Amino acid sequence: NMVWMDDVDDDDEGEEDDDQNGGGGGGGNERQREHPFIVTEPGEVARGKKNGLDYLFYLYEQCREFLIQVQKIAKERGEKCPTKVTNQVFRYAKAAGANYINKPKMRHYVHCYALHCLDEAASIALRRSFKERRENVGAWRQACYNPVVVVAAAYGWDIDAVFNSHPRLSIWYVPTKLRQLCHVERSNAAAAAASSSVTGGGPDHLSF
Amino acid sequence: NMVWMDDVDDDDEGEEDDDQNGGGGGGGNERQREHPFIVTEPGEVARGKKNGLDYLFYLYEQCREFLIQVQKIAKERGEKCPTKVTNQVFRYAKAAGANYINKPKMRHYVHCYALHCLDEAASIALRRSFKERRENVGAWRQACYNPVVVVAAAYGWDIDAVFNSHPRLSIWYVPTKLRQLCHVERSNAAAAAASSSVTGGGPDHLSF
DNA sequence: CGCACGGGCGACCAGCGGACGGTGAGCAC
DNA sequence: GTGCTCACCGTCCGCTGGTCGCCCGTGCG
Repeated sequence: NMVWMDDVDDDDEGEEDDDQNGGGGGGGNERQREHPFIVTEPGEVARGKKNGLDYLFYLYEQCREFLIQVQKIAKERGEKCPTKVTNQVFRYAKAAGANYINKPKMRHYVHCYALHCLDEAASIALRRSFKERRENVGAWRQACYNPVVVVAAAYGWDIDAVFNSHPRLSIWYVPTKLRQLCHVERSNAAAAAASSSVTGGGPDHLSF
Repeated sequence: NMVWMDDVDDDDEGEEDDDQNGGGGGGGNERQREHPFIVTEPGEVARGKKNGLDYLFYLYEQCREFLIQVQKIAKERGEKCPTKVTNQVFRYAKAAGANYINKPKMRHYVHCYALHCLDEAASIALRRSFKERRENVGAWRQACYNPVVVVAAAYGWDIDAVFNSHPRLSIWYVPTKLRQLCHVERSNAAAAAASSSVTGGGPDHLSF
């Protein structure tokens, strides 16, 4: 389970040393950008200079552990105790050496992690499907929105309640786009219910 | 119960019209600063150009109602729903005509309101005592800290838990000074417990 | 009336949550 | 080697929560 950690640290180095970083002191000893993600099935090791989705989700677990550390320190000091992954937590992660964790990345994929938490079977099916079709990560990421909205429907489209219902998810801010999608879907459902009730509430035939 | 509202609106006016506001358009038709608070007992009407503490606490109830309005609107629109009295709520209150509500004032007296919520008997006793001694509002306000810390002791000095335990109090941010006082008191209690356990844990005699 | 007191609240600040798109890594050919 | 695709994350922005102290309302002598 810790294999991804190794993948992060013990990678190759020094491919292009002759073209960049002219002048000044030493540097370029750390990887400057993480390998891009590719769509992988659970347990699958990413081929080439890529990272798999297991590694992506593992990053969310690491952030949770950093949050727990920050909370412990805050309580000891009698300071405000964060309940969510805040800037402070990202700063702490960086200071702890996890410089491969950053806010824009983690926020970008929150709804994908949400699906992973809320409906693992659906998450796995989606990963397999998009891997087979050789879709890129951006397409998979987009496709993660709707299954989460479907889960939210069972909570009256209250996406905050959905996030709060799951202990590993509740520490993440609800992404704006996901919130908006739930709102639109709730409005659509309300409109459909209203138009069907006008016709008497029976089986929904077309009515204008 | 709504008498204080009247007191806010139908007050006198135009005492000093000749000295200020030279030049420019009309104005000076609203009271520009609220009358200062004085220490009063429950039910007591403040004499002179002063406001009593019942009115202060009523302001906290009004803020709660404004928060509930803001929450309702946010849920209808599918936007983030605040759980605390935020800048947005103060803005809403001002737009709704309650221009006598402002953030610095409400934050200033939160711990006084906390005592009023958590231990009404102690709050009343303190008001009576400070009124008799003709103490000013600043002195009464300072004196409100310790009784709240005493309440917090029963929660292991977890002041956030104290605030969250009370529905009308939980919508207010814990003031920094109150949090610090609870932290100091917890440290003192822990130190006292440690030094007494060194001597065997019996009745606490002086030990150096 | 004029002065001294004291507190109301305008206005400021560091840092927040949130967003975007330019580099530049990466792979296919 | 070459080109071109695409996503990582540096960096920005409107505000937030939190605070301070100036200004002036107020009561007293």
